Amino acid sequence: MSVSRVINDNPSVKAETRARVIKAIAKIGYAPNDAARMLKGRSGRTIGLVVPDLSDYFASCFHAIQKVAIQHNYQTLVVATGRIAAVEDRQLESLRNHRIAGLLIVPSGSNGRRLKMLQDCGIPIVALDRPAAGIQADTVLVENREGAELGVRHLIEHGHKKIVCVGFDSGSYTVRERIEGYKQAMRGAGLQPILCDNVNTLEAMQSLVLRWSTGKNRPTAVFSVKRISSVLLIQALHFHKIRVPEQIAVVGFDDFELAEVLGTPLTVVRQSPTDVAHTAAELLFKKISSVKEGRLPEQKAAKVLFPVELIVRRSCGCPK
Amino acid sequence: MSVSRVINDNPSVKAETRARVIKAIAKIGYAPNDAARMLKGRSGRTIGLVVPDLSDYFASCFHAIQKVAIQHNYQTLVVATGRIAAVEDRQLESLRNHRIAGLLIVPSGSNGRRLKMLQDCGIPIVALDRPAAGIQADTVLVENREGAELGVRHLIEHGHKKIVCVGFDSGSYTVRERIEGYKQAMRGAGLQPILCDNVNTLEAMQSLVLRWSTGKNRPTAVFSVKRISSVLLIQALHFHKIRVPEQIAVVGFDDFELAEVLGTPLTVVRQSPTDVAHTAAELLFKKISSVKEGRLPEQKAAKVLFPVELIVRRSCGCPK
DNA sequence: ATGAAAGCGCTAACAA
DNA sequence: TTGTTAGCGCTTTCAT
Repeated sequence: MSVSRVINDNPSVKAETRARVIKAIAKIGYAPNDAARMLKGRSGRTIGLVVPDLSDYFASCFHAIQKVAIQHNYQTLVVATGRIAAVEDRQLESLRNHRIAGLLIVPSGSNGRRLKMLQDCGIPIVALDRPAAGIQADTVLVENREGAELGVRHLIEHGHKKIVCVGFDSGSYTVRERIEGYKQAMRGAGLQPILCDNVNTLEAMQSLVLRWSTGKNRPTAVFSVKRISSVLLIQALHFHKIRVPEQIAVVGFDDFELAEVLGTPLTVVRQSPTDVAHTAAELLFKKISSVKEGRLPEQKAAKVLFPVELIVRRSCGCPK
Repeated sequence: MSVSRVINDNPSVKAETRARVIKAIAKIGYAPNDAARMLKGRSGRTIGLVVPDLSDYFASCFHAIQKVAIQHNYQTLVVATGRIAAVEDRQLESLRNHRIAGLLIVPSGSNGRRLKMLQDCGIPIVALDRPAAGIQADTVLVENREGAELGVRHLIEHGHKKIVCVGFDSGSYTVRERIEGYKQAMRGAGLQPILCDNVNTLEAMQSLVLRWSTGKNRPTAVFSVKRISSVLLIQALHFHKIRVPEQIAVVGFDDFELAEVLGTPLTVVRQSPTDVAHTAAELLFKKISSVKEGRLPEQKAAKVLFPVELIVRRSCGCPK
């Protein structure tokens, strides 16, 4: 049967026939078999999204991406790697079998060989939030360094000299960049960077804070490199009854829903995950249609860099 | 070629041949085409997950589900409906084409016809968080009513008489159930329920709170039906400088990461999304393997109900 | 233990 | 405008 023509909106089919077909479809509840269509060469209507996890930031990304995908009539296959390179590798392999039409990825440190293979299969890839090692692909990032510098400089302008940077999971690109930004700001002001790296648990954070509060020579301000570390920091400060910003001022990278409602509303460097994700998705679909129409992929990979902004609340010491 | 045999672990292949094949596969980077395999009848190695959104609660669900899926060597196709029945319908239709092996769904109000069609295609379905209308399927829920009752009774035990229930999006099953629980608790104590329904924006919440603080006859306690309403409520109370629990006591349904670190730590009724999701996923894979082995589906749909617990912090007025 | 043939549901190209 | 043919890459069955 040339039901196919109706399904694919082929104009050369008589109105009456089309109507009959449509009725029949509705009647028997027919649905085309995607597997067969894509076996026949039509790239499937699914894109892959690989993220470290779906907490907060990446959930926002997902929503922005799915919105674009739905507009293009695509579905989204999500993979959370838990930041484990081995998992990422395995999942990328599965995605390769899946013959997805394109891939959005927040790389969490696998070596890029698998990515390269996907790309060699002709699957367009766009990296977001972090650059992808081992391949050349479009990349959408935010100004991590500049943002961190911005936040730390704000603390410096408040007159702070001993400003600690608390890190978390410094294996990640974004954290490393932000730490660089912190160092730049400190050096730029002739101050000594004090880095507390890899404070990954509440316990670690609490003992760190305890050390500050008992030791002499305590820091007067803290810059936290990401949402989680901000949350842990706030919990720990709260636990040890240290007042913010009176005893210690705080600025964090990444805004979050409740930052405004905390005991002391948190001053943050805000980025826009939806902008990043939306742009990455658009870029991907542009590439996908390029591929479909048989155009050669453009040689130069696009790099998009989004700005960040400082949201001043109370934790930095500003009057409000 | 009988590469197939190697890939599918068919025992009848000489060790030496197998070795050669494996080497060849590695060399040319061969990957089996899932589309072709599933065209041939093998059900695909993808399950669908349909949720209203991926905020917080459902993100936890996703992680729990993906964990189970990966164990079974499946991938997860996520669809967020934004609580729009039309979107849910369209996406379910797409999932049907996708020939997914099973479906986990948090139904957001579509009429169930599409679900029925999927089920009629032989696709196992498990509903979680809310029951699915229009079909008979395994369902995993939490004790919404009982939980709300528990929370409200706690406020009553503190001596409160005027306890408002602030709702959000009362179209949703969980909210309706919790409101029922609230009413039950109030009536059980001979108190008059005061329901503020569908307070869906910060502005609405703020004007509500303003009314309380200016009017006579103000409530002395509030029960919030879900995380978002708790957050809005806290923001609004904060905005109007109303002290918790001195001027008004608060208990909310659903725990969240920062509940403990708020100006006043929030007393909540906690449920476990991971338990719910994990159980639902296990149930689904049990059904999937039933189907694969050609066993008849069991007649009776399973209903699993998870308990909730009251996490006492300070917002209810407990000394702590 | 391995090869050959058929067919899953679809669509692109051609024939009527 | 419609029907026919072939083949996408795999697995199942049967033959070697």
